[in-house]
Amino acid sequence: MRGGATQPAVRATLEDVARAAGVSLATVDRVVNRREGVRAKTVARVEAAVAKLGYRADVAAARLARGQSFRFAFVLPAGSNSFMTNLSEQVQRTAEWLASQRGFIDILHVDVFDPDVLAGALDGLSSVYQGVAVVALDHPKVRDAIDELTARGIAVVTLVSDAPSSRRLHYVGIDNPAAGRTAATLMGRFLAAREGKVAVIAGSLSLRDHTERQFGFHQILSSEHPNLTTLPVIEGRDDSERTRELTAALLKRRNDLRGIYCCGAGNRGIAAALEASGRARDVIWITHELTQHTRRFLVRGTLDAVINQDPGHEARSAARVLLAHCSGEPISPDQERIRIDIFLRDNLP
Amino acid sequence: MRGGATQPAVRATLEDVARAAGVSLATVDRVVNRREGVRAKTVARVEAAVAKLGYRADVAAARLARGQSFRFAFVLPAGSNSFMTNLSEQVQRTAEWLASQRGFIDILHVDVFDPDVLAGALDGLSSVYQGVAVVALDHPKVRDAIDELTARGIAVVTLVSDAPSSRRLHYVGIDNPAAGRTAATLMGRFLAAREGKVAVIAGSLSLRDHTERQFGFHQILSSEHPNLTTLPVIEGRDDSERTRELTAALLKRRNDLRGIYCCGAGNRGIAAALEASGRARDVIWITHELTQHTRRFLVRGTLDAVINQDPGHEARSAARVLLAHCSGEPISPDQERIRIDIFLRDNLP
DNA sequence: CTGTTAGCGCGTTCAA
DNA sequence: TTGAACGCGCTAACAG
Repeated sequence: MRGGATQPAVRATLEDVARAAGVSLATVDRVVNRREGVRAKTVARVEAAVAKLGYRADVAAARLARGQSFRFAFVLPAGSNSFMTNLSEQVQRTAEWLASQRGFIDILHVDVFDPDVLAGALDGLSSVYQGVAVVALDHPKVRDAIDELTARGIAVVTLVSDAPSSRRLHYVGIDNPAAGRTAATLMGRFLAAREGKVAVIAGSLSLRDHTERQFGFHQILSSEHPNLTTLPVIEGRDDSERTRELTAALLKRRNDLRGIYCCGAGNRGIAAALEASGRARDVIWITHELTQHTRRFLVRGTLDAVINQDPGHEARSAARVLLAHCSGEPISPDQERIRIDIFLRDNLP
Repeated sequence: MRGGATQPAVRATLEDVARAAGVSLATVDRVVNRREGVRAKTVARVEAAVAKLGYRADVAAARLARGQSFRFAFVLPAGSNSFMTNLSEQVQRTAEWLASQRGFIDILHVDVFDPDVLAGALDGLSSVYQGVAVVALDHPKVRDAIDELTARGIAVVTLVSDAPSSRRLHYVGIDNPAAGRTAATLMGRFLAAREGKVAVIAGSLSLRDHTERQFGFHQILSSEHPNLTTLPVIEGRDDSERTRELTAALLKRRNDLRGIYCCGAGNRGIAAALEASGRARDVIWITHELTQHTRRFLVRGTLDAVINQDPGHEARSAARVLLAHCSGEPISPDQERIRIDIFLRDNLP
């Protein structure tokens, strides 16, 4: 048995360092927090003591003493699909966690699909907020609103949907082209050598994430699975009924349809159409976001794979990034990278 | 725009509640922490004030006042494979995070594959530890050692590898049969209708997790993909060179080999044998754990899919569970469930 | 049964 | 350039 580095049972305090260095609390504090007004010689003495005792600041006590607290706004879509409802719940849970770190979250529900409304909401945001997380829209007005917030000194992170050309601090969400490529690889491999058509259903091609997914999907499918060709993209507007009709028509029209990739919402419509057609087990269907619905379709065998982003991770990551930024702490990007999850019936959480 | 529930900018303190209820700090403290010795009527008054002000305790300040700190031991395998090295690093990072919560982690490296050594290490653990996380072995001696720790009042969580019959508090790791089923589904679908043999390579069948994975794999493959039959399990002892030899022999012997499922380590050996045989792109290879090596094989196309458990999540989850248990806080099991990740070349993090 | 008081580790005046 | 002293929100010992 090899013992690891045993840490001291209880951490050294500022006072321990002060005693070891033969100076006062305040002096150690100045050195530790890199403030002016200490002789170089004293600095050296204190730093030596810090190193010797392995002193590490107690951030909780520091925040307590500073009386520091944070207030963030989360701007989320109003009355939307299952994924967004989940996201909302996860933000709520994150808020409870954050409260124990002296951080407070207000949730604002707005129609994020209307650039004017979204930009207006951002413009109207009070300056009590030190940070904002927003499900963005890649539109000039929204970009300007984000830049304006940034100019006012409010940190902005985009959540799930990015506005890359804006001056947001950080994007919390998946790499959408990569998600599309992942879907394509699964589609191509599940269909193996079979020949035929693959349909792509998006909510709207004016949504950046849908376009990016579709782009990644096409890229891999055309280059690596030439036996499969994609049909023109169908826009279901994330509406189940409309998507059902379009899918039903498609199934009727094309006997050579082998697969469906849905890069938006409206999954209940696809399931209904597939099951009504009797080709549910034959046509490979891959979609995004694990919800109560897609989980059911997966278990039932109608749906073959789900590409997922974890709304809980996303909510917590957004909060952590804002908190770290406001406390002047560094953020480690690879720690905050949102994974592209793949769920089959067998690895459902 | 619909506004969400706006929280007060700054939280109510114990003192605010005391003032509102017309009692002293100590009384509020007693009520809030459910201690004895307060008249029912007073309790009610205080609780009303708590509710009215939306009071929530500042856990950081509480811990500070309590002078409470925690000390945990993490017992990990000595000098082992890439996955275990990653796990070790992640435990180290978790230790740094925990230090800011007044928690301290000592890492002990022992030969966890020898039940006597592992049990001895657990038996010898000092009582300064309030909790232990251990990569366990499902063996009577180890189980007894865990039960003994539990009897001494030390909380034990098993990490990555469980000892289900013991009295451990919690298991932090993936559902291994489900992981095996996931691998089988991928194998079956990637091979589609092709007929042939699939090899299963385990480290050792006396390792519970390897057996469970292999069980899940067989279960799905035999029931859902009758075109594929599995060969007798090969035990590579998680050793690359031995695994390479066995794999090379297998490839030479069987022209009808279509897939390899490796439910243990030794991946470098499999890659070498596959690439030397010239059948790397033809034989579907699925394995466990994303490491620097498996990542490379995936990108190169030799490896087709990786079933992964995130060592960072596992390390943090173990720490959170121990911390919560020692602070008397509840743990939410679904929050702590470790996901079965699937990685293809396209969704590598 | 209830209130008073002295810290926990740190940041921040204000004095020296 | 340095130090002493107070307070952040809470707990715990002691007093009433």
